[in-house]
Amino acid sequence: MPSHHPARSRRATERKGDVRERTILDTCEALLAQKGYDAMTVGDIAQGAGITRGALYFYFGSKQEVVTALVARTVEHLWERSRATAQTDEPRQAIAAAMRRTVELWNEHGLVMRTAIDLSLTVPEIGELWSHTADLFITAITAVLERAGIQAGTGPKQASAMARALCWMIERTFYHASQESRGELQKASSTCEHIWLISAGLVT
Amino acid sequence: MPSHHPARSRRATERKGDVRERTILDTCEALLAQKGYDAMTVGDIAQGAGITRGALYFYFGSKQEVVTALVARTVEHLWERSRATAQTDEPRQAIAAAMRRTVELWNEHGLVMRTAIDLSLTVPEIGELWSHTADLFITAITAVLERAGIQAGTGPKQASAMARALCWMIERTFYHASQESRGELQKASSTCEHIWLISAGLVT
DNA sequence: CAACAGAATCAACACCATGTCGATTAGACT
DNA sequence: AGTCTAATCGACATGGTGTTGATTCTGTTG
Repeated sequence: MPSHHPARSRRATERKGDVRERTILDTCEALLAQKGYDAMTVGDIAQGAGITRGALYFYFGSKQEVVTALVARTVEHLWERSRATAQTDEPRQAIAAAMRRTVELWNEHGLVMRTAIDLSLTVPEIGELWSHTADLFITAITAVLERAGIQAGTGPKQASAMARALCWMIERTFYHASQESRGELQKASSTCEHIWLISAGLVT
Repeated sequence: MPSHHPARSRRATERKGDVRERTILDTCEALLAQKGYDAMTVGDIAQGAGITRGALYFYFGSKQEVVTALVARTVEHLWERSRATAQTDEPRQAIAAAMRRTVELWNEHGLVMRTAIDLSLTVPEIGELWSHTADLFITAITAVLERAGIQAGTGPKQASAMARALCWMIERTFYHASQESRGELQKASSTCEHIWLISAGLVT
């Protein structure tokens, strides 16, 4: 048993192949936009990255692993930006800021986010990543709702459950809008913000 | 060019193979619950239906076509029930009734509905079916909102756009809840109903 | 009832994408 | 120069899909 194909253990400081790895992910992202997940073949990715399939399997164990890594890369970026966002105390401002940031995220990474959502059922790894991301959003929305006077708690009409529903509303609405155009994304944002404000009791 | 394999032209009054066709769809539904779409192979379906793969391809042109037919069958059932529902003028009652019906639908057909949603991107046929279904819901929600005093129109804060967002909220929330349990479905329903009521201005 | 048509079924095949393996080259560090 | 490991390739095995031509079953009609 030669210690062959670790496929996940090449760890050092800026190896030559780290560039390749990034190239592969970039190619994958491009192809995803072009042909979609199903139509995209491992051969396509390899070819796009300028290597053979065999070489690609040195870096990633499977097609799913490639896409998972791509999602992970994007999602990590989300988290960073999420942490870096200034926190406001005034709920109205907090909501406006959150929606503005969400529009940006979907503008920049709509494709990968849609892919992540699509695959979150069939690929457990991606499901994990996305559900964690959703939790971040839900927690943030919950906090805003509570600060706006919505009763805390997990009951069906309390902050936590409402935040969850609002999160899914935003996810799905943006998901569809980002397939259309930037304009749709902007409109979707306005609508979601409006419903969020109403739900928080900040608008009659 | 022998006129072979029309695969969609066996039309007469209750042929022998119509039973087979139904058996195939039933098997497909069962397998879908058991192993999921990806893991489910055409061979599995055929075997479950008591025929060989070759025979199955006489009825359906592809795996996707089988699932599409299954979705179509379920969705048609939805439409029927949708038509048969009594229309109330009082918005509060209308909302309550709609949510009750939605819970029933997801209890009965949650699996196929989830599958439809998952495949609506990759299989255009299914996307068509589901988007039509969503339109029915959106139209209904819009009507209720307008009757409750929300301004009609397609602007971001007017009835139509709000109805769309609410529809996606319900879809996604039920989608997740129906993966868990009936109890979750009930809680989800309460939350969605609450937000819908608030958005309609029927609750402060 | 015989014979014919079309419905229904099958076994075998070709194709294609995936993932695996052993062998080979390229790079970096003594 | 030598050697160890990262990186790459080509060839193979596997498994699922969809196709085809032959074959059986079933009902209808002269």
